[in-house]
Amino acid sequence: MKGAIGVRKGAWTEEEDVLLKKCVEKYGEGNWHQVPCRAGLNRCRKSCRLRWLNYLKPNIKRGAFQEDEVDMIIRLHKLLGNRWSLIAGRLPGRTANDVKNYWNTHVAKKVDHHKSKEDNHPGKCATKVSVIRPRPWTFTKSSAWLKGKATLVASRAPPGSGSEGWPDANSWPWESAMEERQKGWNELSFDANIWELLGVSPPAIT
DNA sequence: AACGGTGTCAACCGCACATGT
DNA sequence: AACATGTGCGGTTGACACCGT
Repeated sequence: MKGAIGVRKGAWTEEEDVLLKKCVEKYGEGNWHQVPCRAGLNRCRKSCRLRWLNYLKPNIKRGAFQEDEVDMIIRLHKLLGNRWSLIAGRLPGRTANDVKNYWNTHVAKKVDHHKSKEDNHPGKCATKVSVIRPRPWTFTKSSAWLKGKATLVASRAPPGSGSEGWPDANSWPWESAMEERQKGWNELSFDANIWELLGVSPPAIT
């Protein structure tokens, strides 16, 4: 399978996996535009990055989702909408692609089914869930917590893999984030359990 | 056994955003 | 401030596996 400019597409071979893995182990993650050259792969940088993140990265958990994971996905989706990378970040070993696929193939159907049931009985349980579409964890340079050495974009996957590399809830910049996003948050309504789920206290919204 | 329909998952594409010059 | 470049995300698609007829 070759593209117009000779870049290989389609399924990855074992040799390609080995080359990519060696390259990332040697040079580390990042600089994806250099990876194809360094690894000697005839792939575009996007393809390399995706392959690493979704398949080759250590600690990737494969196989069926556990019940608690599904529950977490549903809750977080309710809060965050289709922010798969954020959702995946709270599920150790799961990738955004995994979560997205799982949602589309399993959960979405159940939710649709449930929703259509509710639609037949509008009124008492018709709690409006506005899907959050702000870019929730993107902070400006002026953010207070960024005055330190924090990563600019907290929505990015943390170093390491999965959420095990995340700072604990107490060290998370929720406060500043909330400050910046309060306007958006104020318009939200969602299950209060989400804060418990995330392991933090809800922001004091004024 | 052969065929068609459906489900699942890996991968690609386009876009938006961050950063550097 | 404007532009160029790099990066990551979400949506979508295609290939393959599985299942029922």
